[in-house]
Amino acid sequence: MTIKELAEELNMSTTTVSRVITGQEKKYRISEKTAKRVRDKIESLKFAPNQIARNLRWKKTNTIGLVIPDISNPFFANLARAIEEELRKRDKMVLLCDSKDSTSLEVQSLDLLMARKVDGLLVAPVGDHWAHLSESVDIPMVLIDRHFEKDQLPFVATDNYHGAYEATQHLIAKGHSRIGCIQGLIGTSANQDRVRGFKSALQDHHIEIDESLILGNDYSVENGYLATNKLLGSSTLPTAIFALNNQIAMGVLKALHEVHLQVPDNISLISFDEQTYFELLSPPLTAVKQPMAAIGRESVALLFDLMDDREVSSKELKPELIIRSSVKQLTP
Amino acid sequence: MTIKELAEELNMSTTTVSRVITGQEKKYRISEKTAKRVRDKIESLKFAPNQIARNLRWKKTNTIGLVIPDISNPFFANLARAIEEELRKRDKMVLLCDSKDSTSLEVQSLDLLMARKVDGLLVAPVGDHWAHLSESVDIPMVLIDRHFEKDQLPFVATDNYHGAYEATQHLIAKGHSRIGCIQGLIGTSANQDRVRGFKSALQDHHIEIDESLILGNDYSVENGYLATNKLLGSSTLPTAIFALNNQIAMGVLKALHEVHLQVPDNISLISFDEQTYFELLSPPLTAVKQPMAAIGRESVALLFDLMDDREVSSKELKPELIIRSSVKQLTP
DNA sequence: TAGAATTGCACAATCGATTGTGCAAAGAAA
DNA sequence: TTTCTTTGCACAATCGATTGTGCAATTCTA
Repeated sequence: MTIKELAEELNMSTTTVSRVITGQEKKYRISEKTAKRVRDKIESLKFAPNQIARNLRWKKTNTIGLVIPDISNPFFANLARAIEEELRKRDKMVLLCDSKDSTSLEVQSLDLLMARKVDGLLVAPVGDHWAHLSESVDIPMVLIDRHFEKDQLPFVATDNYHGAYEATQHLIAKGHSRIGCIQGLIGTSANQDRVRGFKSALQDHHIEIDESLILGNDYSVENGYLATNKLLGSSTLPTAIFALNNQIAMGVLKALHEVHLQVPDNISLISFDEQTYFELLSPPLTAVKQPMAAIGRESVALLFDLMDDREVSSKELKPELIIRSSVKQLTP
Repeated sequence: MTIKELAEELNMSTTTVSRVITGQEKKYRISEKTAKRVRDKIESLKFAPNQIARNLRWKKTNTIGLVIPDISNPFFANLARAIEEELRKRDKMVLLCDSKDSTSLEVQSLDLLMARKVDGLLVAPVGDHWAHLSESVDIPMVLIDRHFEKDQLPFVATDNYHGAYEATQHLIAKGHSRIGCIQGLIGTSANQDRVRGFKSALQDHHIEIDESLILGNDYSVENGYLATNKLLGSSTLPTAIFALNNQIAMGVLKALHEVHLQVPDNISLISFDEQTYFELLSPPLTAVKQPMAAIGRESVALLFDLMDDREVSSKELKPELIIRSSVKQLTP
């Protein structure tokens, strides 16, 4: 069913029908009688105008491209949910691309989305490469979770520095000073900021930084597992481990289980990223909770500012430390 | 940049340019020299044809609508990942809608997707209502996870009956006969089949079915929590609980933790749905693992059969019982 | 009642591609 | 040289909407 067929059935021009559909009947002096006839017909035939044709005519698709490194990672799944919800409120739909942690897939995704004329892009970049982001993207884009100092690309992220700082401070307050830090992808802003927060907290409490306790190179279970094993093999065991994301925390737990080390009795653990199941673990895990809903809301808001040519400034949102019982109070 | 501008720069017609782009140069006898000039120009200008215009002309968008009840549920997140991967292989993109477990949002999503002329739909229906699915959807659609007997809508799902049967059999083999079963949304095929599998296993082993042990009404953490409390309040405690999905299992664990009941010493637990973190729990949880990748692959394959007017038949895929240590061997 | 103003709607161009068809120019055959 | 093929490309319609403009018919003004 097209607007043309509809117009034929009603014995009027497509122009008139279109103007009623777009609510311009007054502007173009369509009589109320005619307008009602059109509306009734639309109702009874359940007619909906072809969006493709509108998109072409309006040069606007009401579609936003969302590029994410791994939708099966609960962190990104929650993010996607928050974003989808926020966009739907504003009558936009989401074209989803999973870049599978591959820069080439990310590049490809961006090209595909731009060819489809999405109105804007929300991208959680894969890695520490960003040339393609600033060079080939010529539509409004907001980065999520990660950003790049050298560029002026607008972003929304958790305040990773303070999140890590607080978590570390919590460990220190509980008497820990020999803390293993298992990091994610080196070179990404999120990771760098977390490591910086970790180090700053130590320094501010006059604890010497032992670089050999900072290891890992990837936001994966595997990395958490391997790095933990390395830590466990070192001469002086750390009394606590700070896992820089949820997947790493998983790997840590796996490694600890294998050698029957108990949290927190034998070693304390704290994780960046909160997951629902953390409270079901034995013991429930203390974690830095990222404000997912706020990230979704703010990134969409920023994108709209960009699309409407308003001033924008990147945002860092405060995380929250969820204290449970995976950190032991050490007696001096 | 449009094809028209490109043609002007090259001093030829848009027709010629278009035919080179679509690879029809031989069919329409474009000389190799001309074709090369076009290709070089496209290369140097990084030109990509406007997909919206193509979609309109071709009446085909190479886009599939994916409607899911909750993308933040790891089950659906994994499903989405598998589907996205499979569709990308076939040069299709995904328009994602989260129906937030609401039938009205599901209906709205379907309408929006159809107005956008997606080539097909992949839907994990919200509830036990399906009239809108068969009535208002007039494009190829495959149901995932749930289906409706009365309709002939093609679907791909786990063989829930056998999954539940095996899980129950496992419990029985371990000496359990008083088993609590906490179900999800009553009236949905997945739930019905799981309950049927549960009951059949009991019957086949000559264990009387106690309907008071089958409770719950929702695939939520909350439901698992409340139902467990109800079970714990009953006169004769069950020796095991079968949670009919991962969220329910979470609720069960939460409730058990609260009253300091240990799994499996005080009570055994088995869950439908496998989650990565299950192996990190104490004890690691025995679970029925749904073949996510296969579901993604098969549902996409089915959808393509449908789109290409081939014969289709719904599929039920075998799940796998992952035996860990949340089920205690009872001594008679 | 003639002229002006208003009302009500349709014509045709446009968005950016694709494609059936037609028509010169070049080459081959006679 | 003339006629017939073949080669190489462009014209114009089309997909399904939206929209600037124009033009009757009606109503109002004087």
